[in-house]
Amino acid sequence: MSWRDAGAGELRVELVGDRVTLAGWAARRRDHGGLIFVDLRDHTGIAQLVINPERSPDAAETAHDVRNEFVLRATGEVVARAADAVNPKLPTGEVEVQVDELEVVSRSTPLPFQLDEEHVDENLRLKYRWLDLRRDRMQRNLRLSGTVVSAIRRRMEELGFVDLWTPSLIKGTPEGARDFLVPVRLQPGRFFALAQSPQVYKQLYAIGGFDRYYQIATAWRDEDLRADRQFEFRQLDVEMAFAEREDVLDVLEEAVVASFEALGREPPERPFPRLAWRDVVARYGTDKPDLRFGLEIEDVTELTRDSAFKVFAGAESVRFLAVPQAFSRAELERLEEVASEWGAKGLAYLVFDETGEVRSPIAKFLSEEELQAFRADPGSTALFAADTPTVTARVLGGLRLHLGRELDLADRSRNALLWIVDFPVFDWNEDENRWTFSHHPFTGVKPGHEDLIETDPGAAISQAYDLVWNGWELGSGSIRIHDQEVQRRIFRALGLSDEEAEEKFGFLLEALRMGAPPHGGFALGIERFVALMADEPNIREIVGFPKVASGSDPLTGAPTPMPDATLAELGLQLRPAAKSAD
RNA sequence: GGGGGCGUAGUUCAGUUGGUUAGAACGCCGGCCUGUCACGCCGGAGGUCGCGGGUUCGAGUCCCGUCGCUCCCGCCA
Repeated sequence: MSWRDAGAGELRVELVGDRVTLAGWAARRRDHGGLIFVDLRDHTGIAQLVINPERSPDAAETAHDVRNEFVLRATGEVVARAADAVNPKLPTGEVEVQVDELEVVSRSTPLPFQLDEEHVDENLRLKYRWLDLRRDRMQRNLRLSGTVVSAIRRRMEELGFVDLWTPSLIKGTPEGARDFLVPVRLQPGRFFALAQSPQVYKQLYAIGGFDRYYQIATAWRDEDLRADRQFEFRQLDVEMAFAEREDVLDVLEEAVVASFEALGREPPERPFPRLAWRDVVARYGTDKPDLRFGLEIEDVTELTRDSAFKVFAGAESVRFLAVPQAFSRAELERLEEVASEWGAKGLAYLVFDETGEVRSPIAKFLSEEELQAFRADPGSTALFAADTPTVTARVLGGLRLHLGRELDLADRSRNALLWIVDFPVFDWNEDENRWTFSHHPFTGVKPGHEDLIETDPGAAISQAYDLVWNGWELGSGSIRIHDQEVQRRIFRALGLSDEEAEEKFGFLLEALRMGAPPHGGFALGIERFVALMADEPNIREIVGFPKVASGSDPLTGAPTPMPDATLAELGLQLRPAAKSAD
């Protein structure tokens, strides 16, 4: 005999007269002394059980002891409710089950939080995640996640991609994100790293003749956690041989569109816009702009070169945001704080009030020509940053994001998906006074830009690209270097000697010498993608058992210390003795 | 590593200018109740105000420290 023959939420008038067995959780009990009502819940919904002592005295006795979250199994007849007893709030509200047999399958202690309570502390939810998972929100999010992953897999396979596995235990590299290290008993004192990405292996698959590889791969990074970052996460990992940039972007757009379709949603229009990195940073102050609102940054460096306002005249870059609101003094002070958080030394402004009059401590220094250029719409404010180009972009980008949220500028009905292309190959690292890679060291150089690697590294454009959705970086990829000589030159430019490059990546350089086809790929963060699909602000809401910001798991208490004997076997130093002697 | 926010019954919260025995709702326990659906009614239990120190006649409230959680910056090829 099966545990149940219908979902609680599936009961409809068509089933009236049928005898059914339901099993699920007691969401609520309403005990009238004689008659007892129990709301029985499973993931399909809620059905009302009616237990009448005249119909079944045994069931009534059992029902008296039922408490929230007891697991019940009930058998009875589906009946239509009287017209005045219909509950329009429930999809099953026109019917109910007159119970003949009621069984308590499993009891529950009183709960640490009520499942129908909306604002429960997240740490408590995570500690008792098995309860939290029973709630609508988690059921909806995790099922949506499953639907998206399955739609992506289906479309990738339709497109001829082969699902291939790559190792999790790999060679550690000090570059990039911090590795999670795994000690090895057979080789005490030595470590594997958990893969930050299948990057090198998927390139080797391409070199090995698999021209269409994909995987929903887990990646590990030992960096601080955030709303959009966990220690471990999944990515749709793709690599294609004999492919150009547009081939890769096309496949990713297919996967994204398939996800929208699987959820019955209107997919974003293809092709997604391609915007050049340099333009995006100039207009939005970030390489992951939220394009659901405008508020673009404007550059007036040329105009203010000879300004009587010394701060403008002396700055390498002068940019401003024209905000459609005349801010008060208090609001401007708050904005100045935000600007300083992003690295501004101050915040110059011009407030144009409703009558068109200018309110600003710097207006008296500005020429008529300058004031005209700053677009004096009545009821608006121009916010200025004057500094290096990097700082003015960052400050105004930060202010733009802040104002977008504060003034609720984003059009929520829009899905702003876009590609950022033409990234630079290198970033200048101020602290270490050297060039670092802006994507990763295997990223291809734009054809014709190879010689810039040595002559003008900062001007070299790469073949990297990012996918951005509503201000979230969903993932990135590139056409790779398939010429070992170019790869060597890149390593040199990064300050890696040939010997060091050989030691760290010799296997890859050697592979590139033995018939490497041109290839490229992409990695799309599954959790970020699903969180956006589910309209959740935090990827923990779409992960079954996430870690919290401090890096621990509230459910199990991990990470935990290990016994000294275990550590010794791994060739690890014993933990320092507790400081009780101090 | 740095900055902001939060911490009071099981839960979600309130708590005045520092002032009697720290409250409410939900949950929990006992009782009544045959058409409720956030059922209702009567009664009850439940608190190291995160922890430590200080100021004060008196601290949930003010000050210092500390711990936990969280958001952001750094970091995340």
